[in-house]
Amino acid sequence: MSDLLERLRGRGWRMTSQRRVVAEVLSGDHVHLTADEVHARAVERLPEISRATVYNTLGELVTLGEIVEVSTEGRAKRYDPNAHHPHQHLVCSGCGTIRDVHPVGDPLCDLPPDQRYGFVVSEAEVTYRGLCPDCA
Amino acid sequence: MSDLLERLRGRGWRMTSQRRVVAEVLSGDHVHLTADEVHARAVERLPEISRATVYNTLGELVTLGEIVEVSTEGRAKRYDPNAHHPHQHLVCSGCGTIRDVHPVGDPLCDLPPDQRYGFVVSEAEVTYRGLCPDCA
DNA sequence: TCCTACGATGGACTGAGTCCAAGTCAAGAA
DNA sequence: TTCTTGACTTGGACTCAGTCCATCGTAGGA
Repeated sequence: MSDLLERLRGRGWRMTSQRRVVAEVLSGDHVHLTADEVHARAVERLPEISRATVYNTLGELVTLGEIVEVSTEGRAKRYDPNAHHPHQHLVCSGCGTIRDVHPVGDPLCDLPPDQRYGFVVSEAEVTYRGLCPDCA
Repeated sequence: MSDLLERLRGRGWRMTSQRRVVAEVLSGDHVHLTADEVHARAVERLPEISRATVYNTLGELVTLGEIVEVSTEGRAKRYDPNAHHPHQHLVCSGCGTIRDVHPVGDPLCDLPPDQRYGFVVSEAEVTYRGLCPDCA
């Protein structure tokens, strides 16, 4: 994720301590935090950071394609930094745990032309649901 | 959808005018209304019906498996009465139109055992995205 | 070092959804 | 038919996630 900071600088981003902290919080695999969770972790490193800044930064990162929004069961959106490696999600119906998974094949191919209703279909998002080992 | 009322009565539901109206609003194919839209349409038929009742009734219908929640881009959940015929959704990234679609094959089969991390996977929800004929 | 436009702040605001105490009424009993 | 009662409805207050905006601060170029 440290190369993220490089990429952002390359895109003309002014590098502030707030943006650095948000980018640091969003590092690692299988990280799927809500905006408030990102804020809570950011506050540990930079106590003055505001919620609005976290929302702004997350929104900008989504626009740049550096992270993706994951809409799950709960009310709050989650943010997935693993945007450069296409993947799907496996969600536990019990505790809400999310794992990144890589199914075989391309789900787009499963939608026959007569089921496309004239749409230009560009993307298929798959959410697998079940129970994790702890909840099962 | 009128047999829905029968099924609900069979389950011991007290049949009130409010519940009847909510069930009537949620009839037909390709209906994907938000709670507020359901409320707006219900008010046309029963001006005194409250938002709380609409939320309660929708929640109960979801619990009974008579309708399903569809979480889309927007903030508000949508409700899909087509719960007894398994299907997936095709969403227009432009205008938000939703169509029910029936892909071939079972997406559950595309998730190999080594990608299940010990989960008992029971369900796969696929959202296809693209542009509808009007937006393309 | 100075400037300034970009970014941060925090408080008010919105929209979706939940909660709750009080009132209403569907449907079974008499 | 009327009575009874507990399930259902109501509306207003509340919560939670997210947005907006006027003002202040500062990164980084001159």
